[in-house]
Amino acid sequence: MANKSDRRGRALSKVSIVEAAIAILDTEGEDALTFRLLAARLATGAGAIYWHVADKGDLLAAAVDAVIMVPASDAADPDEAIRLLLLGVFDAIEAHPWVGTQLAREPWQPAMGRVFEAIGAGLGAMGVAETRQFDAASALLNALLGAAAHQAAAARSLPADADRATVLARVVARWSGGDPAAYPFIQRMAGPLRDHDDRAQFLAGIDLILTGLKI
Amino acid sequence: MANKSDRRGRALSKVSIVEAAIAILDTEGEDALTFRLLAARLATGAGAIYWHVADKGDLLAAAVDAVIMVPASDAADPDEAIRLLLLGVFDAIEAHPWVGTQLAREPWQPAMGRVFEAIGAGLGAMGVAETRQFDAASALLNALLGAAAHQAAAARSLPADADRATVLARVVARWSGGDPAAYPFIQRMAGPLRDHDDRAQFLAGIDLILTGLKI
DNA sequence: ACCTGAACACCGTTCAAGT
DNA sequence: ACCTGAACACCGTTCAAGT
Repeated sequence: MANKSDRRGRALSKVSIVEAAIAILDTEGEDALTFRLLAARLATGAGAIYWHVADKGDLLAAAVDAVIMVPASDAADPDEAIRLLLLGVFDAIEAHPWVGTQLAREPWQPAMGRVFEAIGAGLGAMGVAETRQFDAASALLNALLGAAAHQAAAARSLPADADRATVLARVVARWSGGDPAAYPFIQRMAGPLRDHDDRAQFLAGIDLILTGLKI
Repeated sequence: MANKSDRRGRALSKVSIVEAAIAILDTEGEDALTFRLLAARLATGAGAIYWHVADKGDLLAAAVDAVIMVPASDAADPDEAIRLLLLGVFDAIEAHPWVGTQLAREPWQPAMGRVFEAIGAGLGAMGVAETRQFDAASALLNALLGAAAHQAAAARSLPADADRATVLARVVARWSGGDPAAYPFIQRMAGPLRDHDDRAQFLAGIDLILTGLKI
């Protein structure tokens, strides 16, 4: 049953394995990715995958690397270049929430190196002083990492009951820990929390940092 | 062998279970925490733990909650109150790196609610406009989440070879992905990366946001 | 009410054996 | 060189049986 013709001539390779893994991650979720299911989808044995991939960490890193790309920016405004760069990664995470989990777990992935490098180029173009560039770049990276973790967590808790409003209501409830009166700020923010746009909010955070850099 | 006297009269309770879990997490690391080891340490059966704790997620959440505390601030300067608050959490994560992993994975923990509330109070005291408070609070929370993920990852990759310098050299190598010439910014930052203080850098990131808020 | 510990249903990973 | 699939060494969780 599991022979090469089932694979329709596509030879097993790291690329094809990573493609299949991404398909599972996107459609079935993070927990669904097992070597057994992956092997079944590829019509091969579980052990065969280990010929092309070192272990699950390697597989996940390759999947992230395939999904995060950092296009060369042609924005005239260097601020805008950084914004576009970070929004691009943000959008990739929105499309593939499991990337957020992975980046938060393993920030030293090659993909993050590309982002860090591009941020650095943008900061140079902005004219940020050399001595501040490292702090600035890591502040921007932290903002991205935080948003990534946030998005991945949201995606994990959404499938349970698809309704966004009730999920957010539960966030307020969990955060308030059964004593709403003790959390006036959170109560006050329940409205904005319900209505806000994650992407716009992420951008607002980036803008705060970019503004701070101008002082 | 596993009877109550081995437990020295300490009745099994959620508190004692969480204490034992924290001890394991702190000394043996995140991967070492299993229900089997925990049961052995508590001189009981694995199943007994489930009488007091819903599942592993519940256990981890309780452990985080026990370790993250948000003291009421008495700083005169509201900026300073926010700084101290965030640094307090940062220090807790430094002392217990597994908290970073957990917060990044589950940002809707009660502990994060307390942090968010305290940030909100500080922003109010700073006189930040109502309409910006939500964006500002989540930017600060993202910065904390990003630093938490960063620290947890650092702690995970350090034990392998205790030397900090070689670990950081490897970060530069991994980020540069075998082609240093393509990553001039990262090469230029190799020095600062080696010499930097995580805590100071985190604070610099927070200050960028706080500065941005004043414009 | 609380505890015991074997059993269940999984994992990632390895490895002798095949082609 | 590459693949197969059973086997190994684990997990979290459940549950009949005890006290």
